[in-house]
Parts: sequence; structure tokens; C-alpha cells
Amino acid sequence: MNKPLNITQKPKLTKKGQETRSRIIVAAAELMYEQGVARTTIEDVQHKANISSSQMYHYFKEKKELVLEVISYQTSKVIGNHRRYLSDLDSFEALNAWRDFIVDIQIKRNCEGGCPLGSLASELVEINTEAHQEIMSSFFEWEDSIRKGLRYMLNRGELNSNADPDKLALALLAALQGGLLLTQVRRDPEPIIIALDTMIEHINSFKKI
Amino acid sequence: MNKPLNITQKPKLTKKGQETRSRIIVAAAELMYEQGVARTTIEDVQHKANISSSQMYHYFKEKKELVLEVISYQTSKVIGNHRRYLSDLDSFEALNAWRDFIVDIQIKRNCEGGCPLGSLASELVEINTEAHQEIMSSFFEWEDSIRKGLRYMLNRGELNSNADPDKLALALLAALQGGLLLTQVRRDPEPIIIALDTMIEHINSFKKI
DNA sequence: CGAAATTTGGAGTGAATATTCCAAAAAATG
DNA sequence: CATTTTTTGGAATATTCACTCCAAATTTCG
Repeated sequence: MNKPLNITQKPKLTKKGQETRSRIIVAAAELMYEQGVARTTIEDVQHKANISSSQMYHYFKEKKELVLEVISYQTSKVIGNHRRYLSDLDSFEALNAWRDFIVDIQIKRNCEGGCPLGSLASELVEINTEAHQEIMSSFFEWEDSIRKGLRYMLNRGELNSNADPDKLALALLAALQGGLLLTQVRRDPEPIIIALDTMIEHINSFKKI
Repeated sequence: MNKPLNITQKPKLTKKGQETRSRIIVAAAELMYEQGVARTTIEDVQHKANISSSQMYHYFKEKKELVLEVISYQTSKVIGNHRRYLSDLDSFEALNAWRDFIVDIQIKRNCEGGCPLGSLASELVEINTEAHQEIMSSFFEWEDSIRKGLRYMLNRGELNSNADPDKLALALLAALQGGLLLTQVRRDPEPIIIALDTMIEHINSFKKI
């Protein structure tokens, strides 16, 4: 009598095990955000997470697998934060609160690091197929939550029917990404401020009455 | 009697030497564009450029020095191409020709690779100080050539006095960068098209009469 | 409690990769 | 043409880094 076959037989994780695992992911995410994936060695992560190499490979098959977890971690962190602002975007004040949230983060970090998802995207898209897929999904999800916010504004009657939430959402996300990159390069909040304000000004041209 | 001191005593380069040197830079630029700087090994470049390792280190002190040359090469290539469109931006048709130029490139490359400067920026800004400085200058120069184009439109009377070429140039460059990143991630020209068209539509709101 | 499973420590391995070195070929120079 | 300079070939080195292995400690669970 055999036990039921389980293809993806993952070893069970103790509470302690789960803590160690997520400590590794968080440490890796921070390092990879600060210095990129390629520059971040397994040893770096080991030191930051206070673990030995056996632990590293006990929880992750290889570096690539850790990278996928980092992508997922950053995705939920970034999108979760933004959704707080986007889920009830009921006015231009709310839109500007979202803008302020983004700008404030950059100022707090001295304009270092750029977007946690954008930098992973740029580094991984061409060289890691699985990472590429994950990142693409993340961006679709992000775009979608912006679109929903704009649709909500439209339904609330804040925007007139000339406003196209699909196009505006994509253009906003692009402005956001480009603005963050330029802010990172310049070490100056101006680009992200102007990129977002210009797009918001454009959206304002669809304001009802 | 001493020869005059020359701190940065560079060995003279024969015509043949210059050819080899630039062959190395071009090969490195292509590889680094396709797979990133970190992923591109010196050996990769040697094969692509058909040279031996002694030649590599005869022309460049170390990989970092080659990277700086690649940045400079990509800068002149990208900005040179764009300047052809931006230097006499005399109408909205000219603005749209620039847009088409950018979009067509992406389509031709199957939306792979993103922006040659943007990807270098994202990979290097946080980990290579000298590269950071070069890239920052490149972006300032690029922004400046966009600004000059818009000023030209303003002076020609295409735009009214509410148009701020400084802000619009920065916002356009941000939209361009973000649009290229999303197009690269999605492998779809839509993001760059919508990002640019939305900004151009916004600029259109400053059209005179 | 006691067997089984999980977690951890840390040394060790092998491949990838940047860089060096020496000597020969080719080109420039006077 | 002889000498100096530049260019090239290719082997050798040294270091970084992902990943493996084995045994011990700890935890889980019947």
C-alpha cells in the first residue's frame, strides 16, 4: 500500500522553519534591491539572515528559486502598499494622496534604489524566463489596480466619458516607472514629481464640469 | 632633459589598434545590451570580437573601464539618433515622427532589450559610481535635447505660453523610459505607444489656437 | 518517552571568470 | 634596414561563488 503520490513533495516546514525561510527571503530582497540580483551572493544573504549554507539550500533548491520568492515578496509588498491608495480612488485629492505616498518614499530613501519591481524587471527580463513571467504578471496586476481606481473615479462621476481608464492606467504606470528611474539616476525627487504631476494634470483635463 | 610629464600617458593607437579597440566596444555593447553587464563575461566579448585576452587588457585596464566606454558608445548612438528628430521639432507632425521612430525600433526588435541607456542605468547606478556619473550626464543631455525641441516648437508658435518645456521634456523622457520598460516586460509595443501618445496628447492641449 | 522528521553548522568541491604574463608577430619610425 | 613600438596568441593564475555533503542538534508527534 503506497502513500498517495505527491509530485511536488515539499518537506513540511516547522514554524521555526517558516521563520528562517522568510528571514532569508527578506534579507535577499533587501540586498537584491540595494545591489541587484547578480551582485548579491548567496554568502551575502547568509550573513544578513544569520544562517549557514546548509540552511540556504535546505529551503531553496538554487539561487533562481530564491529570486522567484523575492519577486513574489516585492510584488505583494509594492502592490499591497499601492492598493491602499488605489482601492478607493474617489477624488482628485485621493489621486494626489497616492502621488504623495510615492514621492515621500523616494525622498525617505534619498532617491536610492528606484522601484523594487522595476529594477528586478530590468535586470531579469532578458535572462531568466521564469522570473520574466512572474514580473510580467506583477505588472499586469499593478496596472489593473490602477485601472480599477480610475474606473472608480469615472463611475463616481469625477471624470467625463472621454477618459479612457485603460490607456490612462498604462500611461500612469509608465510615467511612474520612468519617473522612478530618472529620480534614482539623478538622486533627485524632481523627475518622479513631474512625471506624476504631469499625468495627473492630464487626467484632470477629463474632470467632469 | 626629461620629456614633458604626461599623467594620463596613453599608449598610441595604430589605425589597426583603434579598429580592434572599437570592435571590442561594439561587441561588448551588444552583449551587455542583450544580457546585462554582469552576465557578460570578458570571454564572451573576446569571442564576439575575435580577440585574445591579451588584447582585451591591452586596450582596457579592467572590465569597469570597458563598461564606461560602452556607456559612452550607447549614449552617442541613442542621443545621436534622437537628435535627428529633435533638432528641428517644428510641428506636431515632427513630434509624431519622433514617436514613430521610437515605436518602430521596438517593433523591429520584437520589444526585446528595452532602452540601451535605461537598462545600463538600472543595473549600474547603485553599484558603480563612475558609471553612475556618466549615465546621469547622458540623461541630462538627452533631456536637454528634448527640451530644446519643445522650446523650438514654442518659439515657432506651435505651443502657447502655458506650455513649460522644462517640465514637459522631463515628463516625456520619463514616459519614454517607463514605456520602454513595460514594453520590454510585456513583449508588446502597446505600453510605449500609449505612454508616448498620452504625453503628446497632453502637449497637444497647449497647442496654439 | 522515543523514533522520525526537520533544522542547523560548517567544511569542502568544482566551475566560472577576471586578470596576468611572456614571448612572438606585425607595424611604425627614423 | 634596423630599431622601437604596438599588437597579438595563448597559457597560467587567482579569486569568487554557487552548490554539496555529512553529521549533530533540535523539534515533532504518536
